[in-house]
Amino acid sequence: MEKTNLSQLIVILGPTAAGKTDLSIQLGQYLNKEKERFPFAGIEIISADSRQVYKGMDVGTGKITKEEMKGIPHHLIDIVSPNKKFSVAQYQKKAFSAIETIEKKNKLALLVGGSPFYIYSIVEGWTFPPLKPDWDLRKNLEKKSCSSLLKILQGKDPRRAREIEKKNKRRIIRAIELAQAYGKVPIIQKNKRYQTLLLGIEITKEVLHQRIKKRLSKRFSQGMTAEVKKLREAGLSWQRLEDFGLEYRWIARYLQKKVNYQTMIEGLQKDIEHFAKRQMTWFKKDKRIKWIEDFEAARQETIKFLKDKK
RNA sequence: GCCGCGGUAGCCAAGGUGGUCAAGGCACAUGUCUGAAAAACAUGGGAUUUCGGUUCGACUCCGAACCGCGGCA
Repeated sequence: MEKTNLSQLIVILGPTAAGKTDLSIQLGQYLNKEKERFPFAGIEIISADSRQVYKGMDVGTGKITKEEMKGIPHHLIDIVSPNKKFSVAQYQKKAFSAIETIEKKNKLALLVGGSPFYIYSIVEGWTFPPLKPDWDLRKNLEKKSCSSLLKILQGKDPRRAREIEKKNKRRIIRAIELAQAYGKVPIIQKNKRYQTLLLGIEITKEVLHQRIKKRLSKRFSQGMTAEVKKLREAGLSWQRLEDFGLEYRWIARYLQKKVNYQTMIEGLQKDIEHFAKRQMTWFKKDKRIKWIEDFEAARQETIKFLKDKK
């Protein structure tokens, strides 16, 4: 067993459309009801979703509604305007402090979401170098070719230049940004803060694709297109919507008449499927994850985890 | 029925004038990830409709069959 002086954190993860929200509420309600059996006063949920942090992005992100929360407090939803840039480091900071607040209430935090980068920033406790993105610098560097950018990086940090993806301009630019400030790209430190139980929702690809399809048509009927129009009217650029990806990307293309309805639907379905695959690429290699098929399995793993602590 | 055009991987598609391993895109599979992550990237497997002929050698030329498209009847 790992050291248990760390406080406990339960994480519910899995690909998009796997049913994380539903499960988290079920588990949360159960733990709330049975809290006498456990050393905490109740449950609060922290969202680990890189898009649900934005206000006004509701239908397209499948954001949980007030009623669906069933009285369980949720954190890190609707915390920033979609006009504003946001990043993992900001997320991490807010999440840490939210968890701290929850602990002070003697409650247990449930981290729920499908953004692996965000999840692992919490679980692993990465310490990001305290250098904010320099968007002017990035914009300038953007004009250069990958190979010339790589040369710049080489001059500062040959090791990083060797290891970085040679055609991934975005990554190379960030590396230069860091190398300019620190001489080299700082090696990231890990500082684990929690003893975690990672619960992954097990689901076959076929079922998942069906669920994505169903959910997609539901979202359209819930006014997802209108939501994107509204964001646009609120001043978001097409580029910004494009960068949000998936629903926001494809609906923006559709509204600009760059693609027809049919193309949008098909492209969107495919992109979501690909997204789910990329999520799973992170999760598959994490052997700590307990893969569970239903609530009952989740419940048992949870009990075992909480009991081990005692 | 006749004439024309076309038939290259699951789909779209390049391949003047015949000669080592037949572009590329999508899909599929696998992966990368350290302040944009629903983002941004990487790697991989798979094809010349069929049958004859010409030729040292045919995806490429000729003929036929089959299939598709257009036109004429």
